[in-house]
Amino acid sequence: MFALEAMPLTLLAPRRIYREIAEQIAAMIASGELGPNSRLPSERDLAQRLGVSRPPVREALIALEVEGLVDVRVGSGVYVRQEAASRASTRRSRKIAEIGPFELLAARRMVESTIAGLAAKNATREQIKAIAETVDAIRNEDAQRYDLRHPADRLFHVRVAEASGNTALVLMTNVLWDLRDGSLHRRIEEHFSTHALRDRSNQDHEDILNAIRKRDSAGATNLMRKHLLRVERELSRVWPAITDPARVEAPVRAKPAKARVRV
Amino acid sequence: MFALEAMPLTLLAPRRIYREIAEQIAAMIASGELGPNSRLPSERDLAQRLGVSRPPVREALIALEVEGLVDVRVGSGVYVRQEAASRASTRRSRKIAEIGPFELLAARRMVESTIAGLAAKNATREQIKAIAETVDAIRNEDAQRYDLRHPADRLFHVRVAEASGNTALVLMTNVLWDLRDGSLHRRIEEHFSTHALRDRSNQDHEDILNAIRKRDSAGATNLMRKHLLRVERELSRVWPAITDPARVEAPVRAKPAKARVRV
DNA sequence: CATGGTATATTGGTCTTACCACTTGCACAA
DNA sequence: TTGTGCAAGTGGTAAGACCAATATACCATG
Repeated sequence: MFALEAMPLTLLAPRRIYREIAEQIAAMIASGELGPNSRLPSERDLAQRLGVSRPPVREALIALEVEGLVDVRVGSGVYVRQEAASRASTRRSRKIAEIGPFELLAARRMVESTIAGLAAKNATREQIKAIAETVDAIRNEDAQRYDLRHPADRLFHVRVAEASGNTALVLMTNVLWDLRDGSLHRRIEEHFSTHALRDRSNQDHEDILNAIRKRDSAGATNLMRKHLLRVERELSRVWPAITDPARVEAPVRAKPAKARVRV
Repeated sequence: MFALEAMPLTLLAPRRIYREIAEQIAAMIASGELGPNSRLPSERDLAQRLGVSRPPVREALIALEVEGLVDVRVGSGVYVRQEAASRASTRRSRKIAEIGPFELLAARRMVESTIAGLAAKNATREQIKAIAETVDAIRNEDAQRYDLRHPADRLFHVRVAEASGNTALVLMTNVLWDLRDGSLHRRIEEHFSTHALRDRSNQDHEDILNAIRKRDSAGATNLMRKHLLRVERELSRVWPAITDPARVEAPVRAKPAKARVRV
């Protein structure tokens, strides 16, 4: 018998044809079978060859279109986008489940500390005010209902990035925070919400805000780094099983990209 | 009469219903009208209310599903994902057209230089070899056919990120390079491919590779920064109209996020 | 009363057929 | 040779039907 917790159950999702089709086509693009600018067979053809009807094929193509892999031209056909092959690489590395919490925190520390320093240089009055708003929001929140997934937490970091004045850095911050939505990350953070940590974190936020107010770029950088280091330490204390502190900077070996280059 | 070049034509794309529907729903999610975990009306309802048939509605929902905004549960309904509201923010900041080339280069300089330093610490032999492969690929390429959008250029930077050992940083690099696909960026780079710059860039790549080989973290960081600074300078030389060199660090004011926080 | 099976309405998934609007290429006419 | 216009092919949408999974209430059983 298994203990309830340990029972090796894997939740099964009903197969959806459009995903399978999209996977197949994406694989062909990644492998180079479908080169840039090449035209896919017509929807009717694909449907017939795959043994399905048109709607699932259309849905697959729309999914690929949203991911930026193909370009649908009405009346003409569906074409592989120029950069599709390299984007397939992005598609792979986005597999959220494979990005661990420590990797994520390390990446955030490196990226967001730089951003904070830039924000101290470039923040406008309005932007500083917007940041302060998020600090107050957490401070005044009912302590009972609070958890670490408070929207204002993310918003603080996003607004700091906005204060850097660089839209690409805002995007970086948003993408990093999107990674936190993986089921693994969420389960971890359930065991990771303490009042002490909350207060400490928001104190960090306030310190960073003050450094930005004083135009203290180096200070903002360091405070952001310390803030995230504290979170990393706290997390490794609560969840030490998998973590090896020495590897926090570089926890997991990434697999080499599979794309080939003519050499 | 207009000269052909100056004629104020705006290329029109055929309206596609599924996009409009997706936009509407995404807006409602972003504004909070559709809270987390709330259930959308059934496809049949939506179709009727919007005055369209089911297929476009389904396509819109699939688009939102791919973007991670909603969760489709077969037999039950379509639900707004927990983190959908904040992801809508990512959706906005991804509007490629609004991210300028100088912003992008500045962001890459800050992020990728840090990554290069980490790669010098953590790269495995195989990873170093994989990086060297991309350098050779460009060096041996037929000079005529070369342009700055060579796949190996991106691959070099991606593999450096992989050598950092942090998957999240690989993702960052990929996302940054995906931004280069915007039509604006592509048009710029058409006027931006010179042999001198190509050779110089690949020389930079080789220098960075050597620094990584020597485990010279600070050196790799600096070389990557200089590499991208050179590109920025070159670009501002070729396309000085819009650029103000003093603002390279912080070129454009980002608009504040629209999400509201209770204060 | 608690448990587990069952019937049914609802929902998303897929199929089929048809028609429309647009693009493309080619034949044909000027 | 040049330009016009037609026709085939393509993606976009509509309508209706059926299938499969879900949710709920109800019922049989212990």
